[in-house]
Amino acid sequence: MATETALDKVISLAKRRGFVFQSGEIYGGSRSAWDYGPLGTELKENIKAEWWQTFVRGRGDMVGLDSAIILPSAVWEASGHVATFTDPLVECLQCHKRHREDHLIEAFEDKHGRTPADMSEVPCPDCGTKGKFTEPRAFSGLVKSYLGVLDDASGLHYLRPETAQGIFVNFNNVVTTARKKPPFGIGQIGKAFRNEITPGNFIFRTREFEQMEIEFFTHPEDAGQWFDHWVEACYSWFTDLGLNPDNLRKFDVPEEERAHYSAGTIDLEYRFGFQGSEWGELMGIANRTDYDLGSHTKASGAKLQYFDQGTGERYTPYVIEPSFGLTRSMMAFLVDSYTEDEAPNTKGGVDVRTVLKLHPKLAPIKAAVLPLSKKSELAEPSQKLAAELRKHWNVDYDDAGAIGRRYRRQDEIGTPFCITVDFDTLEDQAVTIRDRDEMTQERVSLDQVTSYLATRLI
RNA sequence: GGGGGUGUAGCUUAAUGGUAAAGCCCCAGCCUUCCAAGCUGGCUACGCGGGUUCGAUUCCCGUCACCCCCUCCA
Repeated sequence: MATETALDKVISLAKRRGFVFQSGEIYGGSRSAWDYGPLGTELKENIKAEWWQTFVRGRGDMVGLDSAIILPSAVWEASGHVATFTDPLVECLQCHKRHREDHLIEAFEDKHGRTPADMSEVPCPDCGTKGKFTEPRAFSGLVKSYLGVLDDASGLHYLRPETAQGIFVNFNNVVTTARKKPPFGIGQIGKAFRNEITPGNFIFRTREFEQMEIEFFTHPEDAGQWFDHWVEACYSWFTDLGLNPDNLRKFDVPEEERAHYSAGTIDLEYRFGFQGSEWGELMGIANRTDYDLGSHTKASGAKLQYFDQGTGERYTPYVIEPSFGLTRSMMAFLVDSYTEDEAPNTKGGVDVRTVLKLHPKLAPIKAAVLPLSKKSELAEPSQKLAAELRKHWNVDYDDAGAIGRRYRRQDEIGTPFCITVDFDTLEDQAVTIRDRDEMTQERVSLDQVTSYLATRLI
């Protein structure tokens, strides 16, 4: 229950302070997507930058890619998405529950050992009523668009439901131009689109979302060890950025629940505290085998294979795919860092203090410059300091209201350091730097502020 | 798409068949030498469209949005 309340508070804070806005709010809003406000944009960009550094630039066996959202329809036919993302659904006229028609038929076959003559024989699994179903309707998970000026089927295209396929179809291009040989991987960050039947849970499930994906190509014999490597690397990425391991777990996805391409999947789940199921999927690491390169090779005729000069072996690499939900990760970092503690007030008591204990690398604002008074003799050195710090970081400047209130405002959005310029500054050329988590203060010479922050914002 | 619920300011609430109040937040000014202080002032709302009515935020109908459940998934 406590985490559930925390989730509500985080959502409220995110809207109130400009992390996330409802998309199209002035027209009533849409839950298909969300807009990211000034602080949310910074946080999201920081997460992307950390990911890119850790998994792409920071590794010799990885390169980056930015492929198109709109690809030829043939890509999605070859990948299996057109077939498997389209499910015929029927609705029971009695209890109005919806079911996949093929699942109902399979269940009937399992029970009776024969195929039903027609749907009139098939009972509803919920209410038991036989044969009272609507006509099957196709529910496609793919978002469609029509390209070209003729608004007809000849222009039908799909927005990508995952960034992965853009990587697979560029396999040969990257191998040749980046001169990479397995084991190596390609990373990509970008938007993807899926027609979720029911979007919801804030930014957790949306129709437009952002992924950070890696397709790691390896010799089939080494796929298992690379799979294990990536599970650990992904887990560590989250915990290194401060995510509480108690709220992060690995879930071995059973075969019947895996995606059509997967021979093995481990999901990393975070304890969001949703109603119903507490845990929500942050990302998945899947062994896609040679499914994708094989499918595209067959469909396109291009040989998406690797020829090993040393052994003389030609093979289709296996793919280990760590696929992160960027917006889900952002939500997890927000929920995980949300803290309430106590802070003294001027009346001699204590108040509840809201703090986002975000890792300094993720914090949207790294430091705030707070002149103790609005008087011009303090404003001038304060502005100068802020301008200097902005050469390196996103820095806020706030001279409105009592100093305690300004500290709270920064705590609430996770700013690691507040720098107070007071009247002594004019004499000793030093400022007070306050730590977000400990609320301790330290006097630091003006010419040392940049290096002070630099050693702590890592 | 079906079932259930909810719509008054950024948030939490109030009142009313005669166009709406308060607290918090926010903004401006005063004050203020380090943890949401005080004083003065200010911005901001009846989701939308019809109907009934002299008059609708209130009653009725429709619609839209959001929440929960069914389903899907990063």
